[in-house]
Order: sequence, then C-alpha cells, then structure tokens
Amino acid sequence: MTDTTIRRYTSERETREEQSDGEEVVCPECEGNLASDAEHGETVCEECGLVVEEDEIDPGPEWRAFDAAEKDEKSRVGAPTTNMMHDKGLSTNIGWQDKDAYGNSLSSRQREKMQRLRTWNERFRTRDSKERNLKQALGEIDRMASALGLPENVRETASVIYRRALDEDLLPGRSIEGVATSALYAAARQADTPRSLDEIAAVSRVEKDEIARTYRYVVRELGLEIQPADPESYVPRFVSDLDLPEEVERRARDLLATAKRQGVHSGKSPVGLAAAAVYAASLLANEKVTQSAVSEVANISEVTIRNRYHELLEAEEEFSAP
DNA sequence: ATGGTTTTTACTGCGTC
DNA sequence: GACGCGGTAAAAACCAT
Repeated sequence: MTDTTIRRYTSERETREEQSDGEEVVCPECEGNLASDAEHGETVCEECGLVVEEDEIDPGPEWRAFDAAEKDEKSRVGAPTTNMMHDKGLSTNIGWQDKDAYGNSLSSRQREKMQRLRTWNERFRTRDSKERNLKQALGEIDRMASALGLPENVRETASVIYRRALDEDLLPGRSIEGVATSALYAAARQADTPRSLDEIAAVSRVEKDEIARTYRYVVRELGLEIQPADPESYVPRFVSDLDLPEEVERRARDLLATAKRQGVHSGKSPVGLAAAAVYAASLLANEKVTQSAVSEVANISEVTIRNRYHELLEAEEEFSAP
C-alpha cells in the first residue's frame, strides 16, 4: 500500500487542514477570535479590535422595524428565488386559468389571444441558448434526483453547481446530461447523502465512464472541495433496505468509528466498508443476514465484504485489548 | 503508458440444514 | 443436494505519476 493510492480515500484529513489554512478564522495579529459586525459591515478581532474585513455586504433588509406589525408592513419580499428553475422563478408566467384579474372567465376571443401570448412568452423566455440548456439540465437533475430519492437541498446544490459550470463555459465539448449528472453526483456527496457512481449511472442516460470523467473535470475547474465519502453515510440506507433493526445500525457505526481510529479504512472503498460493517454488525446482533444479501443492496462483491469485515473485527479487537 | 492497489470474477472445499 | 461461508488465483478496474 503506497502513499499514492492511500490518498484516494484518505484525503479527508488533509483537505480539512488545507481548508483551515486557506481560510483565516483567527486574528492575524493576536490570534484572537473574529466576530462579524453586520451593522457596520466589518469583521473585527474580539481581542485587539483589529478590523480584518470592512465594507462587507450586509445581506439583511435595509429598513428597521421595531415591532411585528411594522415588520409586516415594511417587508416586501415575494416568493424565494430558487435555483431549481432555469430563470430562478423570476420571469413572467401567464396563468392557465383563462380568468381576468377579478376572477371572471374570459370571452372566447380573449381566450385565443391569451393562448397566443402564452405561446410567445414561452418562446422568448427560453429562447436564449443558455436558458434552454439550463431548462433541460434542471429537468434532468430533477428526474434523476427523484429516482434516487435525494432530498430537495441536494437538487438545489446540484442546480447551483450546474449553473456555475455553465457560467464558466465548461459545457462546450461535453454533454448536458453528463454535466448535469456530475453535478448531482457532486451535490449528493457534499450533502452527506452520497450515491455510488453505479447508482447514479443507473438512472442517467450517460455512461459511467463519462460521468466519472466529467465529474473530475467539473470538480477541478470549479475548485469544489469534496471529501471522500464517509462510509457511515451509507449505513442507514443499507440497514433499512435489509429491514434490520436500529441496533445493527448503531453497531455498524461503532465498528466504522473504531476502524477509522485504527486507520484501517485508508484506501478502501467507502461503500465496501459500509457494507462490511453492516454485515459484521448483524452478526454481533444475532441478526441473520447473508453476505449475498448485503452485497446485493450495496452492489459490492461478497469477497470484498469478507475481506473488509475481517479487518473491521480485527481492528475492534485490537482497540479493546491492545 | 505504467505500476501498484483494490475489487471482481470464477472456482473449490467445508459444514449444516 | 442446496446453501452459506471461507479462501485463492487470475483478471479487471482504478488511480497517480
């Protein structure tokens, strides 16, 4: 096991350190804590008062309210914008009800007119090539996310990533679907609800190879920082797929935790580790599950489960009686 | 392209129900 | 005899250089 391959799944710790190096969280003068002062748009040191950052943008409202009623009165916010629609939900849509502003039905002549307007409005709205591009990609992301049972926030993140890729002109030479799939894959991992490449590929129209290639490219170009998937994040899904009790989940987590402490997990596939942990945990909990059942839900070979779960149990022993 | 890993595939033997 | 499990060797896949 050389360092080169260890890095593959082990960079978790390293990247953490890099992050804290790059991002200043303490005062450069006296190492004191920083506090942000939104009212003055500054970041100041709590210890020595050094102003580290000034003229920040205050994201809050520009008005002040002194009680709830006044707040209602002054607030003029509409529906939140969402990245899940290609125009962030901000463009005009013509309603489909064929009613006027008072709720009365329209005459047939008016109805025809509205229909024509709707048509043209839709054409203009999505005419721009980028917009059409987005529209298609977001539809695709939505479809795949539903198929994989990924929550809304993942779709949001995926949308943001895709949007950025589009803005950075990463699309030429790559398929929309490929980039959309990669964005979703990245988003799922960032949100700690990772799906394996195989699972993603199963619902995508794009080959696994291309997804992996595009994913790497997008991550590199966008400078996304994505930690290797944590094996523990796969555990709940496997446990519930196998109809195992909560105890198994807990024990599996414990096994993985000690394995991590012993450093056994370096360079191994997180999915394999998780699958092995679930299997080992059900042995400990006297739940009978076959290796093949686990390998089925985890899409991992039985051999890998065997190898891993031996290592897990060994690590556990060494930990409890060193 | 290459070399060093890990994972998968395929096969075999053992014990149990 | 089918099934679950363990192990092994060779092939394939993977990743960093």
